[in-house]
Amino acid sequence: MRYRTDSGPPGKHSAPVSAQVQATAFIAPTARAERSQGRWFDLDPAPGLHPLHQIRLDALTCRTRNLARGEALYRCGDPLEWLFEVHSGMFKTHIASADGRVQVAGFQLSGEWIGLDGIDTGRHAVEAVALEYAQVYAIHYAGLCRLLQEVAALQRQFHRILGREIVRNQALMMLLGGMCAGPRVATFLLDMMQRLQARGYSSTSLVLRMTRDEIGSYLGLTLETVSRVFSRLACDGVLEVKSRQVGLLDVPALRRLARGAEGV
Amino acid sequence: MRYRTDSGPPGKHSAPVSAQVQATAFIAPTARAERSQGRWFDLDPAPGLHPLHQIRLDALTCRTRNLARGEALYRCGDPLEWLFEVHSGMFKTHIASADGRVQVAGFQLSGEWIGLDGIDTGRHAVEAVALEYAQVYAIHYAGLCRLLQEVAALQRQFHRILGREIVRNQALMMLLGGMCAGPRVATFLLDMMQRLQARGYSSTSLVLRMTRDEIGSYLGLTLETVSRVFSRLACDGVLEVKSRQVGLLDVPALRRLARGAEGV
DNA sequence: CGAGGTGTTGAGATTTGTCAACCTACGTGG
DNA sequence: CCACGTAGGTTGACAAATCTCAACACCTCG
Repeated sequence: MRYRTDSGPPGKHSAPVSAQVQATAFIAPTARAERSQGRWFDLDPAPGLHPLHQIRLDALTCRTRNLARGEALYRCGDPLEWLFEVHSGMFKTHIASADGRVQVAGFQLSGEWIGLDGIDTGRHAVEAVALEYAQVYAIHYAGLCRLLQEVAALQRQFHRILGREIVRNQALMMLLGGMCAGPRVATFLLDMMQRLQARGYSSTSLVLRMTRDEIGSYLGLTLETVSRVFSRLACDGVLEVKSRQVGLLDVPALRRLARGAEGV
Repeated sequence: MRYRTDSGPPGKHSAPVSAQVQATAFIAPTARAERSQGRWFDLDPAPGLHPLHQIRLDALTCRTRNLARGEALYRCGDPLEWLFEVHSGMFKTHIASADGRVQVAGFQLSGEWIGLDGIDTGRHAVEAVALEYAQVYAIHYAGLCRLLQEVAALQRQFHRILGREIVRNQALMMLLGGMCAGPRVATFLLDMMQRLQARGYSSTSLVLRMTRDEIGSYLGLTLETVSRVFSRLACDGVLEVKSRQVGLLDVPALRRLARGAEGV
């Protein structure tokens, strides 16, 4: 496992553990010292990658894009040409339904991939927007496919990225289909905490980059309900909420709430 | 596009159309006359597959499994060794949460793949159960990976299968997060109808292989609510419900209900 | 013919959504 | 430097939807 030396707090990328809440993308971004923005697949758990292929992957990363807050990486219907790996910043993906309603489909942190929604039809099914200043690596999809063709280990890794997305969405479906407001918010917070923690941030406090409305949309709740759950948990001494700054005072209680599905 | 000559009603596999509701797996099962259970990837939309590779894929399909109603194809935690393609019958996949609650994650029809949930961790995240007598092709995952390595067109196809699963789940999240009971059930029925229709069944009537409880679990509703929506739609002349036999009397109205998200 | 699984329907309880008011923080421009 | 406007957040009261609990009908299968 390699260590990040770029932006953000120092910390190592660790493989996710929880079955319910997945965290870091298996393939994590790394910065090769400071000399370049060279990248490669982190293949510790599936060794055998020849340095040559690292170079090849670097070559695929033709572009590094910087996005301002609110800027879209791509929109629904755009043809799939690039896959993106978040280098810094946080993203949201959202879908617009037929009747104009918009719903958040997910939030992406550094190391996670964006654009997989376009693989099926060749056109993106969702829109990806930066929630703050962000940087991504753009990986040419066709080129990636050619490279996967050559390197079995890479192919397997890419399958796992796709497979993870599938399992992740299933876990979210479970959340949306079977739990009430309290557990949903609790699960969301624990998920965020774990993903941020895996990136070297504090394990007891986090800064939400999205609005209550976006959280609610993601969780299938209204912004008012999200706000109320936050307030309730703050009253109970489980959270410390200051707008988007959230402190987790009682993680075990949060876990109980998330798992038990009881209570609000 | 090839035609089915095996069990079930005759009809051709057509590519799905709706953005909201995906149907047939892009790679469809086909029976090579009656002489053998040989199979191959149906690559009409992405031609270039050499007959040799068809043979290779046949060789991968080492086993054909028959399952009785209620029998499990695999369980949570089982190591991923095979991917399955449904040949006949219907399956459900479900997850058990920490507190013992069980939730249906999806229903699979002929031509669709089962087992993709195990690609990420190497162990299955859900359990797959036959809802009726069913037959599946078992495809050895490691062998498939080797084959994908050789044939670029196959690799692309496999990516699309995975990508479709991702988009599919996102559409379901949208359903669960933003719509009330009526639209959920309507969308479910339209989805089922389209998928069955693509397999050559009637476009106006369908036989549900699952209980109200399972439908409710899938849609994030209770079985009573599902039953009530069925009854209401029957009263309104939109459906004709006889237990699991459902006739779609007014598809446009069903579509309005599913899209508009208004009403019950 | 009885038992158990499944489906329907009703009444009441509970949760969440809706609407509205108000507050806070932040950025802009005078 | 301050006023102001806007976006975001909180809280309350009420309405609407779903869930829960319960009773009963239906059907299949032994």
